[in-house]
Amino acid sequence: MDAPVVNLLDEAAAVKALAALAQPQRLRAFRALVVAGSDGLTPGVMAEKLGVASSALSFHLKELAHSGLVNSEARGRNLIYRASFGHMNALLGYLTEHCCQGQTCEADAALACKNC
Amino acid sequence: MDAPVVNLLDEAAAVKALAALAQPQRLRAFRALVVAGSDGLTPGVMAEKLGVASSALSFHLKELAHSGLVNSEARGRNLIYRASFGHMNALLGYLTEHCCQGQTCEADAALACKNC
DNA sequence: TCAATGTTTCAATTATATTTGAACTATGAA
DNA sequence: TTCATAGTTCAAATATAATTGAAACATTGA
Repeated sequence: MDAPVVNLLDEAAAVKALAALAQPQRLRAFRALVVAGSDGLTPGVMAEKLGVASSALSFHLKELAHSGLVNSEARGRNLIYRASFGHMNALLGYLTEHCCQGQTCEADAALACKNC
Repeated sequence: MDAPVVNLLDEAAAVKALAALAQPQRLRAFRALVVAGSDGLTPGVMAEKLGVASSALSFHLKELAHSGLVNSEARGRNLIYRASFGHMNALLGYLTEHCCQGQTCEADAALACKNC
């Protein structure tokens, strides 16, 4: 394995990530990137897929990137956006931390996407 | 097992749940309830723990309840709030659904809290 | 170099959330 | 029945977020 799958989050980072996802267009964009996996997607493809104005999409992708949930790479005149699976898993972990006083949940730290 | 651990969410429900969590006081309140597990907590205890005005806490708890992430039960003159683990797990599942085109992630549907 | 393409930025408008303090309701104890 | 307590509701003030369309920027291919 190259990089740690989970990076710990603080409260502000968690709120930022949750706020980034708490918006229909961003949630759709993020889920599309989750499905796309390491291939990622370009804004143009996403704008068409999701039926959003490119300026609005750009705004939303910036928001997602700023929250750490996605990152982008330049490739010729395209950008490729990808979901940041480590960050996503850290968020899921943050929500379930110390679940049930540690008494009933051995599954506590299990994460949703181990292999990305 | 009594009840299904995961109930499927639609986009609107996911956005509502994420928005409910995307606020520092609500996120703290929810995490406190996650830790408390099936014992739950009363608004009075939470208000003290979290240092929030009771009217503000009431507003935030209503928001969380309305999103489905917590529920409450009357007990004498107290209310007991509890995290709704099934709903939480459904949300985690919604975020990771069809991860990486199903190719690299066998862990796809794994959830963070199986026993609550 | 020029024009076309893909993407981002900006400023204005509109829409939503959050906080506060005071008033209200209902329960349980004296 | 009266009182104190636990919690909620309401309305006003403040703060923050989303959408739009036009303009700007950078990269590629002719």
